[in-house]
Amino acid sequence: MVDNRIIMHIDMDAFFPSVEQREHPEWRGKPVIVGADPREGKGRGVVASCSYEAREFGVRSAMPISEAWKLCPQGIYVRPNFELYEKVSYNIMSLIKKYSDKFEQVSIDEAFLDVTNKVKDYEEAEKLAERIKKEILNKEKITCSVGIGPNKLIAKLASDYKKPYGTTVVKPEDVKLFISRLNVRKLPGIGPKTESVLNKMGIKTVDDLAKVDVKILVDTFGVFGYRMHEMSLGIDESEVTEEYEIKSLGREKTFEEDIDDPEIIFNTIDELVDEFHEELLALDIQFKTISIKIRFENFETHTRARTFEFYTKDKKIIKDTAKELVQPFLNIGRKIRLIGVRVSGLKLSEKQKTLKEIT
DNA sequence: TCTGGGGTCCTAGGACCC
DNA sequence: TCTGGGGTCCTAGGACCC
Repeated sequence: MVDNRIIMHIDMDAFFPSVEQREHPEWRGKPVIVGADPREGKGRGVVASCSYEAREFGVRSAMPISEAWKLCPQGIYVRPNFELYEKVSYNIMSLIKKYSDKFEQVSIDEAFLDVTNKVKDYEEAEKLAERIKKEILNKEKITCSVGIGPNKLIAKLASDYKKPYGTTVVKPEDVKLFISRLNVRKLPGIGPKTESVLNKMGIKTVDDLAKVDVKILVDTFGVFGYRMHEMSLGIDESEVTEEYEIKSLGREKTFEEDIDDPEIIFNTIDELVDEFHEELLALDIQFKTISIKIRFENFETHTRARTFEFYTKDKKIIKDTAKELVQPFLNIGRKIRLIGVRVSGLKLSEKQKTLKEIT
């Protein structure tokens, strides 16, 4: 088992609202909620992220915006400005990268660093973490929390342990104790559904999980059961690596009100395709599969796909195929909530293969 | 409470090939 | 007469992550 590495996970604190508060000093210290338009409580959509001040009112990420409005009507509600967040993210990632050649960006606001060859022990790693936190705060005015451990799993769980602006160090000898007390829901890949199944099996904490026979987990969850068992013991051999290849690209839209007019559907498909086709060209990507997604007013969701025998980047093929695929769902007396278009089966140009695209 | 938008990965069944 | 087996590709649905 390789637990002689020292891995760091750096996670921005309430990233979107923090950027907004940085740009609007008058919003500092106030509940800022980034997400859909609340429309006086009648809005559709969810909270993307909210400031710590908003969390005091019970507002949480992924909560319906209408519920957030009920809890915190005096909040400052802002539509996400991804271009801005991506710019700030780029600057922060550039700062972090300098500290190790083994760097991996996992999302717009978090990254791993393998600092095994950069520090001699965990004490030095902790000092390095403080340096990185201060540099990000000084240069970009954003706070982050850091977790340090012998692998990516422990580092990630540790960065989440003390927030905001916390640092949590979990040495190899402390891994068992640290992880065993956590709720299973904290483990990556265990969401609400899996948690509920585990709870029904009498498994609530990681310690409970560690005591279950792997066979039972594999029988219940397939290969993921095996991974669950490994995680329960704090094992994660995966490397910190920047290698990444984009697998699909698309857009989707939820209508402000459910509709049944095919004309609106077709126009929306055109708009969605126009948007991401630009990206496709900029990235020099070809595709051979086109899929559509449609969601009815009762949230019932369907997908349809078609794969060609050739790769192309043709915009008209996407639009025509998407409209054909969507046709059977129209004029059947059902209202539509969402429509989406996506391309996959990608062929990337050589230069693109090593570049990481994070949205 | 009434569920965004960008993605990834997994599963299961069917087609097809050798 | 009672139905091979392995591999790959495709489709559709679903869970999950940030």
